[in-house]
Amino acid sequence: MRLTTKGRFAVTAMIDLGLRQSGGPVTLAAISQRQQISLSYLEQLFGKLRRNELVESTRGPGGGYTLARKASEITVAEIIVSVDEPIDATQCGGKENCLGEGSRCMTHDLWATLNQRMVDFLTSVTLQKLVDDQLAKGLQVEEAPSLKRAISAMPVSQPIRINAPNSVFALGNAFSKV
Amino acid sequence: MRLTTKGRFAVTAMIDLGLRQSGGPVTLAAISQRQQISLSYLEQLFGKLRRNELVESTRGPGGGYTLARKASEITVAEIIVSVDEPIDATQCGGKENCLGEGSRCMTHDLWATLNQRMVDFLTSVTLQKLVDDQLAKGLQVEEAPSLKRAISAMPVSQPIRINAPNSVFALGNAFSKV
DNA sequence: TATTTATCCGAGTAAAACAGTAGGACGTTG
DNA sequence: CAACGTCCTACTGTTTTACTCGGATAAATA
Repeated sequence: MRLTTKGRFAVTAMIDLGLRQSGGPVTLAAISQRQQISLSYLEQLFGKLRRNELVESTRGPGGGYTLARKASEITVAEIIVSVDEPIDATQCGGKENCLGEGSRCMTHDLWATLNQRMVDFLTSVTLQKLVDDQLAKGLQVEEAPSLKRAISAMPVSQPIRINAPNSVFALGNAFSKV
Repeated sequence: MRLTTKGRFAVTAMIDLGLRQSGGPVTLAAISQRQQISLSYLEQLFGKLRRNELVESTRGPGGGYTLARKASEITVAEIIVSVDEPIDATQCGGKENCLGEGSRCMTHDLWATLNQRMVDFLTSVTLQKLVDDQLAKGLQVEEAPSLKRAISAMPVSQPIRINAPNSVFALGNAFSKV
């Protein structure tokens, strides 16, 4: 169980998805802007999340990602293991840094136990809980219109610059330096 | 709290020290051979352990390291923090990856809690416990004579090759590739 | 005092992991 | 068919990790 910003980003993005998927598939472009995570990087992460069957994708216009299961049935441990390929904290398994042949290295049990504690804790936290925490903190899930509706509701005097992707729902200086 | 092989090496070396310090200061060269950790690397680690007042050093012949406190008063958490400078698992503290100014990032509490659990666990494990575990496993702490006594007890027909440092207490192919 | 022992210290370095980019292919919708 | 949005591979710059090297300093012994 490795803990890097990759895992943090994945959990953050999944919370964002959990908060907004009621309105249909959520695009990575939208998550990218709200959470200040680069689109390409999100694509990598969601590729892994999809292959681990935590999310489902819909391609084409109006597409995006939805949770593959109820948020209450997705644990933080699953999300992290999906993106940070599972490397346990012991990293010996009898191979390296061990004294004898039959004998485990001196700290094997220590790291194995620590690893199990971490997994237990992260398994006990569901995505639903994190989503609820955000709602409890008074987070405003703004009515996120689909691009289709956004376009039809847009005044004609304010043209959409299609080839400037990050300008449509701009939230300040996105991508300045994540 | 970062978990790398550096922290594992430090804990392993401290167990070795705890097992043998009853016979006086233990040299890093001896630990290096028993635990298959390079001497230079051990010097770095013990420099930090000393500055964090977990061990004390004696220079010169017959010197080496001893524990600065009783093994029962040294925790694994202290050892790890000493060598892997303390970086908490949250790594945001309101700085990065946070949405608003006043609001914490969405996963802050999650990582802070996980970090605390890890610290709690590693604080609950003392060096004495790990030493006892090794003794319980039937580890043989061979009577490790000081170099001085070793020399005077050595038969004259078996000269000591002083400039071949790893040959005196050789335990096989040390330093093959750690 | 010279030699040996051993800690002390800083700089340097190869390799891996991390974090992110780039560029395009593929499927869907209107 | 054009726009959208996922999908996929490969590449790149930076940081961290896990060391090594060369020497300085201090203590004990001959």
